[in-house]
Amino acid sequence: MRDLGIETSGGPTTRHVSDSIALGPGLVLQGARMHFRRNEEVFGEGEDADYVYRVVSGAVRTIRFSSDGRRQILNFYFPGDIFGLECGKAHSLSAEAVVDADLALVRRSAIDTAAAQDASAARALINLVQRQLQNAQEHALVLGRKGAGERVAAFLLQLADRVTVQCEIDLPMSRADIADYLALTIETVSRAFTQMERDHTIALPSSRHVVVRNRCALELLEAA
Amino acid sequence: MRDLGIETSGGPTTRHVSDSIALGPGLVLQGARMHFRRNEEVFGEGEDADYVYRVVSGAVRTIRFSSDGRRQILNFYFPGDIFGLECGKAHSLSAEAVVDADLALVRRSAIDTAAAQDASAARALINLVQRQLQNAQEHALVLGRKGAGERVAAFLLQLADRVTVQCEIDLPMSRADIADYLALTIETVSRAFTQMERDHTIALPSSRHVVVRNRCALELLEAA
DNA sequence: CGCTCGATTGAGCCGCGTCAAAGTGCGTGG
DNA sequence: CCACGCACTTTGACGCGGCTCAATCGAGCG
Repeated sequence: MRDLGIETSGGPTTRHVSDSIALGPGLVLQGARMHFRRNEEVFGEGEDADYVYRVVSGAVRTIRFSSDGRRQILNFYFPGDIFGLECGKAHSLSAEAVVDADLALVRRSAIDTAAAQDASAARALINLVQRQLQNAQEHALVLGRKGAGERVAAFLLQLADRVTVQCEIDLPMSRADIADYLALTIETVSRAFTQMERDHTIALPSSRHVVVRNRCALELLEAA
Repeated sequence: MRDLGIETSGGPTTRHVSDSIALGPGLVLQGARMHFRRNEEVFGEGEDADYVYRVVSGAVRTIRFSSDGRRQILNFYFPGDIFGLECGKAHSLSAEAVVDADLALVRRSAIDTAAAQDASAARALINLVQRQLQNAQEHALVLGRKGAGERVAAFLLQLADRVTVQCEIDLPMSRADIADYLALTIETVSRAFTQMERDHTIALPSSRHVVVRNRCALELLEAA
């Protein structure tokens, strides 16, 4: 990751605006804010996990690479989401900005001391990690037990619940990102979208803009 | 789950031997010990998550069912492992004994108060959940990015590191369990074993007993 | 206008699932 | 002690879903 204490001479992407991360009700930590460009790395696998991040705007993906070099996207993070909490000293995965993104960040040491002093902070931290765990398990279920169409349907429903007004979804990520998240190929993802459009389940005004026409059909498709 | 305060008239499987769970260095909580028979349910999805468990002997699997009814095994737990920590009030998955198993258990409320009073306990709890998270992410990577042979190889290596003397593995679980863990079918798992035997990578004195003949070949196979 | 990158579409192939049939080990009861 | 039955495993034949390879399309941009 880029040094935090040093203003990079290359550009105005780094700003040291004071910002905060809410760990739980009543617990807010001070931190800095930084801007990342599309596809810029936030931190890399193996680097020291010195910071925890909250998405202010934009979107972030976390990645791990398989031993044969293929990448698996583990999760997408949207405004309000927190990521970067890890158990070891080093990150076990890397994170990149999907699109231009503003992130608020606080030192991990600050979080640790807060958790040590305030029981409710510790509680909030545990809940945070536990929710991520549940998330990862749900994802494993999808990867293990669902076909291509069902995976894409599940993905769209997940986004519809998190990002938008239930009906119009602006995809910040490319087909390649979706494919690497769902463990499919871009071609298969594309075909799934086309098929849903044919069935009038969704509309695709543009490739990054999805309109959910028939949510029930999507939910039916997800169950499959 | 069976009531803890009531001796089931059916059999001698429940014993209220006092036992303990070590959450971290220097923090040990008192609890009871219980015995579960092969395939017996420890707790079910949706039930109240009132206890946390540590495997004393035997093995446990955690399960989730896909909407179409197919099961996905999320993890296996062996002696020393802790499971049952969840974020909500209710369990989001179920747990069953793979073989006859002794479990130590403590009330969740006891853990919560311990974490609230002792910072190092809270720290240990967070680490525990974070390790599980890393585990689940690794599993997602395997399900998403590896073929049948690679999955089985990864599974065997994982067991070799955890359960045995690096060379002889006693499988407590059936082919069906392995298949549901790796998101394959029993036939495919069986074929993978047979293939490894043909390649002299492993030996199979019996279907539940694996001898690793060539660990390097296994590691090579895992990477694929 | 043409270049480039991402998305779509099509044809063919391959790995794994499905279905079916033996084969094996173990406990139970005669 | 042997015979039987049952649950689990192995093996084979076949089909299908998703991957591969390749061509085309479309949008943003210089």
